[in-house]
Amino acid sequence: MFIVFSKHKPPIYKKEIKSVEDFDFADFKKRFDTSKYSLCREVFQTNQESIKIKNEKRAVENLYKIFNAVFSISSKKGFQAMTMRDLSKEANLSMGALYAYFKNKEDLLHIIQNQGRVMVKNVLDSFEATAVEPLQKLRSVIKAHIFLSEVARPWFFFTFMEARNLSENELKEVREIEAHTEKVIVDILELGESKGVFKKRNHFLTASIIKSMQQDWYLKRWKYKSRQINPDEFADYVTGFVESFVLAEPKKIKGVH
Amino acid sequence: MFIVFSKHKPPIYKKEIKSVEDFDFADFKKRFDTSKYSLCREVFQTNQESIKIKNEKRAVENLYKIFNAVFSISSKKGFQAMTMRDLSKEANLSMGALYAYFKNKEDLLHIIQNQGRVMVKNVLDSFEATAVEPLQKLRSVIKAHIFLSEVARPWFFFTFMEARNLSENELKEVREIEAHTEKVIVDILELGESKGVFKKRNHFLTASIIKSMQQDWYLKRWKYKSRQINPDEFADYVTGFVESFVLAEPKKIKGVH
DNA sequence: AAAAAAATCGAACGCTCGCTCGTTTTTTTA
DNA sequence: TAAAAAAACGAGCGAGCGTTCGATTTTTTT
Repeated sequence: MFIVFSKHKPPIYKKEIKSVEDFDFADFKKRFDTSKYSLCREVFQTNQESIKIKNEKRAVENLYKIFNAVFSISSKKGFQAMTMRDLSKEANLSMGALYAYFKNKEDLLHIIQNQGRVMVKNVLDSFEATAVEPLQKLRSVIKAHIFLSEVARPWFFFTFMEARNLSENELKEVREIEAHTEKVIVDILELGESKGVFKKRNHFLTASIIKSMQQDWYLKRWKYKSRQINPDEFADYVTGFVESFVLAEPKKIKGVH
Repeated sequence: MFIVFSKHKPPIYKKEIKSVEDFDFADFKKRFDTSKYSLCREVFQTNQESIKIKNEKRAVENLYKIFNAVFSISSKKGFQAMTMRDLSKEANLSMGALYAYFKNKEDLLHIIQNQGRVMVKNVLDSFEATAVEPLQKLRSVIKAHIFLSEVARPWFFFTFMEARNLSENELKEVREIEAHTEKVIVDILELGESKGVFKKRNHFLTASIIKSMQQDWYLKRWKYKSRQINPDEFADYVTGFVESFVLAEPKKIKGVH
């Protein structure tokens, strides 16, 4: 359920993936530590000075319970409307115990938001670097984003919906990382255009549209689930859609369904 | 700023638009009553029995102040986090005066949500019916949705972000209208496929992707504004993007940039 | 197994919330 | 312009909020 890309220990390639350019959802999960506790362990290590619990195993388990409870409650009513009594009940921890893991309600919000941002940036940057050719780079980034939002969907959903509650400083960071991921796509499109692989387009608009598709996957997940669309199908459809627009030659390309 | 499509009085075509199939943002604004008070007048007429103010002009003006205040505050911190004191200050009305316009805070939310839904359904259905050919139908619906979300952006943003706070019954209505607008697109795509104008595709996924692009326009408006993209440019880009994917022949179509 | 340390508990506190209602101001009526 | 009706006012109410902290339980150490 969770993904981690620690700054303490660099990411571990658990198995060699079939091909650098062409990976599916199963490959993606193999490539990263997707243990449900790994993101919580990250949080524990990052916020060790403010968390009052010494025992790592215990702390990580409770953080997991707390975050899951936060995601569950605030997906229904929003973070602001969630009371600490709601959270205490859902996480099976007393009020006092909760406050051993964060300073206050606002702090809890920031911890989750920050961890979410760090994770997204690290994973996407890593995937952009794997491919060399523009088309493969584009596919890598699109797929990585979709697959990542699949394994860490609650984090993505929460980060998007609760961004409003952030301070001006943190909002700036959110906008920066958004601009960053958009720039990654724009750069790929420009590279492709200069190589004659992609058409001359408004790359900013193309990148925006690509991002909006990826976003839909975690914002309207119930819709895709009810139609039984899996991450691979969706990713292939999106890449096919995008390629029909950006590719210089309209002839069929291998791997496009 | 607001659009109305009254159920009391049918929509008035204020001027003939150039062509039924090919309209731009200016045409769209001419076609509907976009007076900033019109949606508020709708609300007044719909909720006349619960609103304690008799004078229509006065009521409509205050409803406008109230809704604008709600949009302004809750776009920053969310509806739940908005206090009635916040609202009273921003709308320049006392606590007591506010409660002459709605029964309670929850009621205020429902009034806005319901009006937003009615407006969207009426406008989109009307635009789907204007064109005959699949390609023109598709363009009409895409443009109408984008242009509508442009003139009534606060309503769209609010409706999306605060949908979580709705009751199970109302959530069902939200899902129904979402499925409805998606079905409008799917039907067009199927019609086009049967006529040989469009390629054989997964129409559900195509419709979803189209909706996600439209959604991005009002969810991430600041991004497009900072790049000085106007509604016509965006709508043309989206239709071009979609057409490159769905059109049976890859040859250039007039009107696509 | 006793002592020390760590973790958890939940009643209680001060504060702010949504909302009411007797009063005042503004507008309409005659 | 005086009386009546409509609208707006805002201090005050009880409920429920986030947060604290001394007491209690659990775990670790010796």
